[in-house]
Amino acid sequence: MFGYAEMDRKRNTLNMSVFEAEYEAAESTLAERTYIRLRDDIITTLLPPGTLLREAELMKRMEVGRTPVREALQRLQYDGFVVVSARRGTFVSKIDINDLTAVYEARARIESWATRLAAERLREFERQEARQLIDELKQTTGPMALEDILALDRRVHRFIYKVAKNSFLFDTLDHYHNLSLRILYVAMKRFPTLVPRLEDVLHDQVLMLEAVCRGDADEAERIAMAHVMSFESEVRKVI
Amino acid sequence: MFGYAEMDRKRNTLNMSVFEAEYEAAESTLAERTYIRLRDDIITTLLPPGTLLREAELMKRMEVGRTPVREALQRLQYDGFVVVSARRGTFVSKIDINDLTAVYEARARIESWATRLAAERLREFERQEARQLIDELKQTTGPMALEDILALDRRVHRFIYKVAKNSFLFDTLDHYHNLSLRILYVAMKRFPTLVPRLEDVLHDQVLMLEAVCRGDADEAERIAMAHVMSFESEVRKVI
DNA sequence: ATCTTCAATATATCAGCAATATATAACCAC
DNA sequence: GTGGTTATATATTGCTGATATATTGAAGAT
Repeated sequence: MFGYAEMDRKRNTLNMSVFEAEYEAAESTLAERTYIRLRDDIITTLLPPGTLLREAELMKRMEVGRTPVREALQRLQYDGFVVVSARRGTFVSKIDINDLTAVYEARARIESWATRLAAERLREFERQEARQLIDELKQTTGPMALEDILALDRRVHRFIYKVAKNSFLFDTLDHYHNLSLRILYVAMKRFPTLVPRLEDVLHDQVLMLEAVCRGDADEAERIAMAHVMSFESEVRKVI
Repeated sequence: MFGYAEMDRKRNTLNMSVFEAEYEAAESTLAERTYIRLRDDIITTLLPPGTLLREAELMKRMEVGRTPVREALQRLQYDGFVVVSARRGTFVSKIDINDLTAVYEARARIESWATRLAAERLREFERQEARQLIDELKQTTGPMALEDILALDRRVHRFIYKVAKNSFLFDTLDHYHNLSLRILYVAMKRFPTLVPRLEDVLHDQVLMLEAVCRGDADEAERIAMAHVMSFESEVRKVI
């Protein structure tokens, strides 16, 4: 039904560096590893929306038993990445224009607020971390690889979530980040010219981090909102 | 280690009406039913923070096999209601003053925004539903039972979440609602005099729903923020 | 007092069976 | 022959009980 050999080839060329800095703990259990692996494959559309995920196939492919596979699939269900239909099958969830609107609307609002909190709550040692991120962002000139763009973007967002100092908000925003990342991948698959534009978007983040550094909450919030929404409008053009 | 007989007695006297209007689908699987049952017991502090939850005990008590119990516990872990320590034990999570601050801070901000959306997006048939809720709220005079207060409160919030017309936001807010509900129960357990004051808080909602009905987004947002924060300050007094 | 060993106890995983939804084929009425 | 209905086969997840493995805390040796 779908070629695993081809998938493995793709995985190797992509090398998955986008996700290598997973904050998730030790990945100690098989179930956890299986979850992260499947989730990343879904986000990057290696497993496109609508794909049928058979427990038996995944067991063979991932070389684990049924329990880890089942627990991974269930967790993906709660995340909204798969839909489990009892005794019918488990499918990668579809995404439509409404999801695009809803996810980015929520994420823009919540994340911009979190950025305001970050500007208000930044401590000295975090300021140094921010400066380092700013330097890295400024050094990125010329065309970048997709995974580098997204890895850097993710690091900046995670930094903001952390500095906002609200662990529940962190989880909420990280989840919305993953949701919007998949939408972005789906859009890029259909329209590869999207990628270069994302580079420009990265430079917004310099301004945002600088605003956070000088404690300018209003400006930081404004830029964060614009940043998320610019992703949304880029995606909307091609969907 | 902990008395199940006593728990069953308490359950009967409470009769659990707070949660009888669960929006969760048919509760078709054993795992789903087990999850909801455990979650409600944790929220209402029938299973207090720190309680050790043994798979084997829960299997006997709930009269289900290992899989439903495990799946329920895992889902509770993702919700933040239990902490699973591999091969050590599963515990109902503790809550401290930081959780109180973080949960209510996030919920107040996100929910007040959702209330703004509700005011902007209310349709005619929903306006009628709102009017009916307002009537019910106005009819509640005199001392009320705890579960009636919370059931009504929950209906109002769910109504707002629904009218905001963003399914991701709905899930996020429903989760925060459950988190703050447990904090409230923990506080009430230590300080039962909290209950009567909650009644007054209910009447804020009449003003909020009326603001939503006339499309006054600013006022609706303001009241929603004050409503959630008033719960927070009542709880903070006793913790 | 400190380190080591070991038994107890808990979850993590596995393999097999049960239940059910779906598709397919057989059948019947017309 | 054709349309519709029912029986049956198949594929898939749901669930169970047994086994594997890791963690912990205490007993015992040093």
